Amino acid sequence: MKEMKTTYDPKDFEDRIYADWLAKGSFRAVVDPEKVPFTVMMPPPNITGQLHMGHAMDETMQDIVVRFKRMQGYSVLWQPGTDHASLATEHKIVEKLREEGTTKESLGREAFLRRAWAWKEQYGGKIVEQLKKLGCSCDWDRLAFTMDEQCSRAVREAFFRLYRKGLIYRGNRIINWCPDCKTALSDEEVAYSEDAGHFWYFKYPVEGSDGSVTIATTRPETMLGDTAVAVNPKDARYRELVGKTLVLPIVGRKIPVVADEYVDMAFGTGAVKITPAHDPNDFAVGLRHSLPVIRILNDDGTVNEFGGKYAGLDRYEARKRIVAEMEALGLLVKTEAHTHNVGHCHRCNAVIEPLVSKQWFVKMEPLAKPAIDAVMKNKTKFTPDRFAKIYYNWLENIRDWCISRQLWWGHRIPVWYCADCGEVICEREDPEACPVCGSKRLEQDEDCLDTWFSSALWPFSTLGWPDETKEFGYFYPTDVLVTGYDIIPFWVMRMMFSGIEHTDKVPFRDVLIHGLVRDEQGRKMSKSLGNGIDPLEVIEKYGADSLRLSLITGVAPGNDTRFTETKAEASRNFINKIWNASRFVLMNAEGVEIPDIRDVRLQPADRWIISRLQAAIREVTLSLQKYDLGIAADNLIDFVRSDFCDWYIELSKPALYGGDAEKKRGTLGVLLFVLDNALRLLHPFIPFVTAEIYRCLPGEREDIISADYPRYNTKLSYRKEAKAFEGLIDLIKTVRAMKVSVNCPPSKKVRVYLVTEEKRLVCVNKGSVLRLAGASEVEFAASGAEAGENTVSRVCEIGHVFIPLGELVNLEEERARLEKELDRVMNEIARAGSKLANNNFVAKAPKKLVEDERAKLEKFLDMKIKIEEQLKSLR
RNA sequence: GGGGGCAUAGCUCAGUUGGUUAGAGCGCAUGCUUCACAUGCAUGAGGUCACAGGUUCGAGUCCUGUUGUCCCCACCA
Repeated sequence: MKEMKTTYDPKDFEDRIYADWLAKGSFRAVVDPEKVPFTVMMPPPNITGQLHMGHAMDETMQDIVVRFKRMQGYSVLWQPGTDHASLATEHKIVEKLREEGTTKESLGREAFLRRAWAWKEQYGGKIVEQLKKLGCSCDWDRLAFTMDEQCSRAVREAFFRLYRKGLIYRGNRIINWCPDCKTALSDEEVAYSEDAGHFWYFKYPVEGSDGSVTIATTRPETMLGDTAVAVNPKDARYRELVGKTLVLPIVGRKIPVVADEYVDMAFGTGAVKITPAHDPNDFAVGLRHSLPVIRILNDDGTVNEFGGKYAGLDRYEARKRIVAEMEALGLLVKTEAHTHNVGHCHRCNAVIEPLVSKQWFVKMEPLAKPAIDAVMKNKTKFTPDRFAKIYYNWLENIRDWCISRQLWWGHRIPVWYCADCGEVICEREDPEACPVCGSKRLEQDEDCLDTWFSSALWPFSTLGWPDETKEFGYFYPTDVLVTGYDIIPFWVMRMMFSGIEHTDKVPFRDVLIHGLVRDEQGRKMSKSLGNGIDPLEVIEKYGADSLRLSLITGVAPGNDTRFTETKAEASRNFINKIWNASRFVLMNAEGVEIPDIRDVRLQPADRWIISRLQAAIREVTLSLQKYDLGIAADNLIDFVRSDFCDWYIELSKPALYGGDAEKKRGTLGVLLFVLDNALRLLHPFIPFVTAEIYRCLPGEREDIISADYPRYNTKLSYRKEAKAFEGLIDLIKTVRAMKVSVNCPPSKKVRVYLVTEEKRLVCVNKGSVLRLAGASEVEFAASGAEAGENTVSRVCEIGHVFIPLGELVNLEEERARLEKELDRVMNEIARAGSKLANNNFVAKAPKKLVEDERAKLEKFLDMKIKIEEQLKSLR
């Protein structure tokens, strides 16, 4: 038998055990036709990322499910990997180049990519090491990367197929442009916030008259690109104006006044400047009225040549000067403070400019519909199911997905243009000549794909798709995807439609959604606030097991949760308890030949704890199957702490310290049986400490990671006896409470008189009662009179307890307590009585419930009499 | 404008298809250096389950409304 150290210190073994698992290949996924597969795809963290609390929770949840299933005998694949995070990574490297005083342009594409790869090699693996600290049991041999050869091939194939089907197209449309990152973004990558701004009212003169029309704008600089002013056709104020021509101030361009339903008469002045190149609504108006589209901004957010004298100025500098000039021209009517929603780049937070640009798009409507249907038809299920609604909401209102990014780090768009005839070429293989004119002067599209284009293929690209590999055939579709609700639009949705489109199957059967991990005050953990708690620091201080447990207990699926160090501490304390309980069992088991519980004459306490164990097994297993991880953990903690440690271990002491060797062996058999089961039940939640203890248990046993998850066994559920035994526990609790209520010190043993019909139960467990209740003797009595004149008494489940009072008694307190107790009992009698008096209840409620209620009523009536007697005797 | 979450003990939160006397952790009070554990043990105080209706024999749980609060989406220039 291996020795356990006296104190629980996770540092002693967490790293060692993980290394051991790696060495033994315990996480390796195997295509085994004999077994049922179970597959989980890890959401690939960004190579730029550091492990944060959100990851820690996400990965912990996955690891729990995965370990549970592995122990249940499934052939488990937990596929790990990392994401190239095109924008984030490129941003980081550009930043570094800037520090070095250079730019990506001066470096050139090739050199830049070499640097990016080098960066990835150096830092991209960091988060992987952090995941290992957490205990993640994924198959690291299969570690994938969204830009590795396999995933890139899948991207190429997916793009090709979509292009061929006409679902990918290139077009000039309004997109979200980040002037800092200098790239287009998808709608999902723009975060809106209420920003304080201004409303400027400008006069635009009517050509050939003294009249003018006043418009309001929040972005004055865009006037440089105005090509019309629009009013509502129903607006009587402007009826005369429609069709007239205005002279755009500063620029001098002649622009028409058009009538369009889009204009809200009640807002602003009812006249709207139209800038088709820089506003999605204006763009639509422009299309309807065939207006010119004049883009006035460069990619970096400066004004371009269409801005005349403002060319070259930053957009905000231009704004300032234009307002000043309008004022000088006497065309500024007024300025109002105005807060409005402004879009920001979710990566760098720069204000987004909507602008017209030629980009690649995925046509969403034909893809969204089957993705909606799949969830409607329950092919994929959300847990909790309310997130299905959010998913529908997104897909039903989805617009085409802008997938091109003006970046270098990523999957280059697999499209070539013929320099001679202009043919656009998209093939599976890189083309060598133009299929139309035969020219060899082909230029590949400069842009990259949105990172999420490759993430969308993750569930099958990692398994070898488009090849029919044996992994793909065996592990796909995957079983459950675990991720946060904030990722639904970016990823879940896109994996769904991509999976259905490319593989004809939903990529996963379940989606387990969790919330955000917030700080102590409920704020989002963020870099800018500096309120993030580093999971690695928590691991350092309390161990990975404690961190894991603290992240899932008391958390309901899909809800946000707060992380506080107190939680980690509470978890550590609980784990410490398991540690010490195990030590207790092992110390006593030393040198003893431990029998199988099937060969043991089980005592009532044994049957009770074994039954409680069965109940725990059943509840935990059911909860885990429903992904109620928090409930499962709570049940388990409750069982281990309360039933096993507080009660059974204490109950076992008389036998262990008594002289009956056979009894001692039997008790040790049960102790070890329950401990063994408890460790296996706990292993998915706190893998390290359970593994460390498990290997110290006597006997030949395999590593806990591959041990069987305990199964509920009806034969080991002695329900009646277990229930009866609860009566004994109640007796002990009652005596303890009585002693406290009369200020009797715990060390002072009291003589207990008991009126009961459960004499046998009490006799068999007399040692335990004496020890746990702090009694010197338990006497059976026919009535309280045998206890003498001056007694305190209480009703418990199995009878009536009397304790003779010494001088210690506090009569007043006892009387007050009894009166309060009587009050409660009277309430219960009234409640149960009225329930039973209700014919409807008796007729309609389940029989068992009615019977229970009757029994209760009887019990309370009995208690009432006894309490009244007691009160009388106290007078 | 649309959608969603939350409101339960002093604090943070659980509460599985409606059904025992509504739970946990932390905190608090009192008492314990009992030979696994003071990272502990025992006992206890503390809740009109936001409010108002409704469905039901029965509602913390289901329905409707109200209030407060948080989030997501859309957006009037």
